[in-house]
Amino acid sequence: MNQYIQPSASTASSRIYDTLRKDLVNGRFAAGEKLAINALKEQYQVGLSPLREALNKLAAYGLLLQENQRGFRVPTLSHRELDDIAQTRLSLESMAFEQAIAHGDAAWEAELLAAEHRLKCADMTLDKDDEWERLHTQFHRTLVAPCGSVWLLRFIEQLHDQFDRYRRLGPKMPVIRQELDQQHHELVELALKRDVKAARKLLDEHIRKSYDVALQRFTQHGEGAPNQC
Amino acid sequence: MNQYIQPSASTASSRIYDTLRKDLVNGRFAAGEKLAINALKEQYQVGLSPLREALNKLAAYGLLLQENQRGFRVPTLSHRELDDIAQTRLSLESMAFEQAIAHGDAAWEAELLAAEHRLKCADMTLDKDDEWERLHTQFHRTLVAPCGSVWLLRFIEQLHDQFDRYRRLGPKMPVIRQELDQQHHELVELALKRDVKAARKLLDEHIRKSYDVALQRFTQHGEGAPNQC
DNA sequence: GCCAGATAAATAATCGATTTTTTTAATATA
DNA sequence: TATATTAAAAAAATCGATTATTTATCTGGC
Repeated sequence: MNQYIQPSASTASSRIYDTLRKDLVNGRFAAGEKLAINALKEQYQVGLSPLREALNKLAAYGLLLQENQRGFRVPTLSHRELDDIAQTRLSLESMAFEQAIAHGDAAWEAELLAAEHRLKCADMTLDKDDEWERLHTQFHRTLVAPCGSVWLLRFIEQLHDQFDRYRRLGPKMPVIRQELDQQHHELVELALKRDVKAARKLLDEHIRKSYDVALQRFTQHGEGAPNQC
Repeated sequence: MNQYIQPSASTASSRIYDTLRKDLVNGRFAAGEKLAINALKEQYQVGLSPLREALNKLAAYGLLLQENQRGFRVPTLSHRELDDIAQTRLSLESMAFEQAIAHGDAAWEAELLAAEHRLKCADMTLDKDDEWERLHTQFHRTLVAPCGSVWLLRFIEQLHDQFDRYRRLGPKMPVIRQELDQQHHELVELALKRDVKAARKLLDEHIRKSYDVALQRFTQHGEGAPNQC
């Protein structure tokens, strides 16, 4: 009777996967930390089997490291890896954006404007940070969505998660957020104008600026608390 | 006492993962096929828990599709997806090769020559196809190894597996293999000469030629048997 | 004959307990 | 004191059985 088809009726395994993925990206666990499976079982109130299945998936996805017979640990953070992630993200996202501008139709243009607007609105209400992050991710996803390559999109999503492990380390900075928001707006404008060259250049700048923020947070992070655990 | 440290002492889960990954890439299962977990359990003589953990990892890796409450299935093959895989592979591998040529040292040069030689030798002994495939993968891995990006390497490996699902569909063709082998040799030469532009161009051609082979096999595949199962 | 709903069989997901391996602690030895 | 050996504890991996969900089959009403 329900006219809405559930895309994939959730299971305990898929739920804990989603939760852990979010928590890992948000730095809920300390970098390098060994995960105590029994503790997780208690904390998240979930059985061992679905938990282990989720951990296995997260390891394959790159948000955990798995070592046979000695469980799972959170990957460490490093300047070098941040550079790698940012550089690779730059290459792939820039490539995808170019294709998206070439292929995106009117529906895409509408989606872009909507995504940008939603993000801007969320920015005003400062209290809902989670929501802003969600919309921010969604905005960047929309930018490259019609690039035509399922695999490119998949990799970009993965890199975003990795990047955000660094970017979300510190406290929120409204000033920088405003600058980035301005760029979001300009990115949409250039995309609508189909100005590939300028759009790529701006996306490049945008990612570099985000990189600066992420690097700063990572650098300061070591001196402060080990993690917000 | 043992002077060789085991990199990660195998578990039932990791073993069945490796086996299934290989079998999936080799087309042991029909595209689109629904996996009967109980049957797999018997076939591979493995428990349910390690099996499910492996399937979860393979789904996260992209060699299986997971739908909640209805298990796992082998992704279908399509012309469109092959195009995507080949194109993305071209972009990423070309990028990585350029970086590898820029950063690769003398040890890399030696490894390249060794990998090429091993592959050529395996080519003579026609019976050991598995071994050739292993060395071929290894050769391409070596080509891009010193590119400096862990993530790029990871994605390239993933794309290779996806590409090989198509390339390994049909019977082996010694004639084309010889052509590709010739290109392997030239790729090494150009890499040693640090001729970035020519090297990229040749890698481009190489992947395109492989793509032609893969496409041909995919096209013929539908008309023949459903799969070598 | 064909469809809706109920029932049965098959399959997926999960639980609880057991086995195996690693890590920690304790003890003995040089 | 440092190192090696053994024993105990903890943790990871796996098993066997149970529960929940889907898929296939059957039945009666139209």
